[in-house]
Amino acid sequence: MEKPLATVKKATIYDIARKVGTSAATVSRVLSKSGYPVKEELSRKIFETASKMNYSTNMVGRMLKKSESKDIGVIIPTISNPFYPQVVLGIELEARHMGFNILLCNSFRDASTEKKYIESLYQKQIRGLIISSIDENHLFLKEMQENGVRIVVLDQGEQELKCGKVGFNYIQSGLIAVEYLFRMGHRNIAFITSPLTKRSRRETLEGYKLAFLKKNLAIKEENILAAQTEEESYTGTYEFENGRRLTKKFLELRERPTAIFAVNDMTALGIIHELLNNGVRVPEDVSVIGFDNIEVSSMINPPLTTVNQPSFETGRLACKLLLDSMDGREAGDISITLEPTLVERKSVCRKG
Amino acid sequence: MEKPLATVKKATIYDIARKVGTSAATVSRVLSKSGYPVKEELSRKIFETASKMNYSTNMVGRMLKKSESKDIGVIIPTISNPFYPQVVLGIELEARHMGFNILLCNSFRDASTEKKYIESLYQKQIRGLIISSIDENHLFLKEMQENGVRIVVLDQGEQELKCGKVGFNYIQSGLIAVEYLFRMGHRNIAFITSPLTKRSRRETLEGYKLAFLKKNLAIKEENILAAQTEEESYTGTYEFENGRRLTKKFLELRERPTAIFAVNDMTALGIIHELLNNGVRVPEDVSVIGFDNIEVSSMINPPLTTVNQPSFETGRLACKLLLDSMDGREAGDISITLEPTLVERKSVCRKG
DNA sequence: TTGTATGCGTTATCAT
DNA sequence: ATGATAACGCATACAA
Repeated sequence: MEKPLATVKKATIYDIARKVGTSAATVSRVLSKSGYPVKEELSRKIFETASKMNYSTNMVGRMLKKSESKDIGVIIPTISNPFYPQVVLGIELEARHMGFNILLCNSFRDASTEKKYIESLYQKQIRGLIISSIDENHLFLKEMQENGVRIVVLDQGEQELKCGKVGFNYIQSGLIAVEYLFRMGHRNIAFITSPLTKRSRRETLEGYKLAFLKKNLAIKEENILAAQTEEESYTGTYEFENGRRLTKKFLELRERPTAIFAVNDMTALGIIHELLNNGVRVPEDVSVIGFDNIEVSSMINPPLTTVNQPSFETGRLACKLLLDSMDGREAGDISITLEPTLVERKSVCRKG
Repeated sequence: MEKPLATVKKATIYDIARKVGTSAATVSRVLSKSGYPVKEELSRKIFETASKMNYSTNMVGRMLKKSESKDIGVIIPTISNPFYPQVVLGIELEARHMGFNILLCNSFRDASTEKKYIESLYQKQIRGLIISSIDENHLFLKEMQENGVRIVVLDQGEQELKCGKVGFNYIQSGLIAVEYLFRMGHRNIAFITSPLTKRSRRETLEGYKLAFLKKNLAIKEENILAAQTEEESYTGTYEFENGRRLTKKFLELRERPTAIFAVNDMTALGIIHELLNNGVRVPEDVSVIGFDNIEVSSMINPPLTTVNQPSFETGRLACKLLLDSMDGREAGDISITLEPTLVERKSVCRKG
């Protein structure tokens, strides 16, 4: 009961060879399905004995010998933000389809953790890396690249590394969100956001402003409510709370806007929550539009009108790009930008 | 532009040894921080050259030699169900703390996918496995175990494998949920659930029934609304939709219950959604209590009263159990059952 | 068609 | 304190 496992030694191809009365080379050729010609009868016997001996390939041995792995690393900020699991699923689907496995890591938007994971993955001889990074780790990534590791960056904007890139058109997202509100008759529109420390947020704001510019409408600076405190924002809870907090400010605005554009869905949830708490009806009194289109957005009341950011597709494309660049079927430095689409639900209504 | 990477050969300890004018053995001793005595001066020079040559340990080589890895496999149904990322985070926290990395896999509740992943992880020489399985894979898992792989199963109930176990007290969960509704004055209480194909769901129902029994109240079978169709339930969307669907049935009940106990939070969201859609107020007309306490439950209106299932803690404990059993600091077959707690929010009110 | 021998990068044993 | 060498498990070039 104390030492329940006697750690039986695992069978190797040598053990099988001995048992069958052949050489390890032949066993390897059969078991690795190399296609190398081996007598039907012998082959059968090898398979049989392998199974009888509970043989299981030692991938470490194989990897060392072939010095090529079937692993690709994936580094995301956090699995807790409901956006990323979808991305990961897209990656995994594509990867598994091509016989690759993924090694998933959460960087928690922490530069040192991120670096540690990059290094660790590199040491594990990954063949490719898909990363949604915060740190501009050119140096190290570049070195990996020179050693044959393909890299695709997610959502990275100003990245000088020459590698695959999959990103979003945030400006366009801001634009179509606000233009939709315009079409619904709104003119006085607030923008509520987490700190403008990320390019994505800044660009979304740009899109917001661009919409006003295109319509020759003045932008009221007091309508732009951005958090100042740079708190950790990986749990969704922060975004939600931030939405609530800024909504309190929103409610104090002298000329209360008739609509709010939230920097992401989680923030929008917080906004709606606080609005409702204060007896402000959504969308009758104030319309709210979000950004991301996470799953729960369709589950709340009212179902959230939002801008879709195709998370699953992002993962799929990123992985496809990576794998294609491995066979040389594609250059390794292609940029893909995904375009947003509007998802009309019930949280926005015509003004008045 | 076509072939951007000339795949520079990576430096090995031999390369460094040559450069420094020493042996590979010494380089290994220094770089692996073995603690083996090496002249300060030489050691310094080795570190220096290693860094200059961009040396990076080849873990595959090391693993093969030492035949022990620092990896533990984790298999969950799906990363898309918001419950699991929290579990994984708990595991990762604990693992990283001990210098272990996790290899995450989504089985999608598919027995064959699950098996493939188990096998693949085994081949990668993982040191331990944490698995929330559907299939009773005793056979294979047992074999792994005999070869030294420690195993902890999550939420598995009737599992005859002798290994670590972390589970929940579902009966108790059902019990405290219903008893809370009793305390709030409710007597006519519905139970809405996904198909009763999982032990967890059946036991939750048991708890529901037990509560009535203890109070000598009759159970009305028509108040137990269970889905029949066994659909895939890994996206959360299914649970939500199922909640909506069964709520339609609920609304047709002759003597409409004053409260609903949902088998999980996602289902509760669907229930509330549908109730509200039909002009039924929550909690004024019908109270709703959920189970899981996923993050979004606090974000909806009304914030969901629910039974907390400590997801993060589950992961942490499972991993701790696993690691402890590796050093022999613990037996490998300990069972831990986590107890539920009530989370009072706003979706339940006093009857009448 | 099969077998022998070598090496992948590392660590550990044994000399020195 | 350091070095030569074998071994981990596998795949492959070469020989037979």
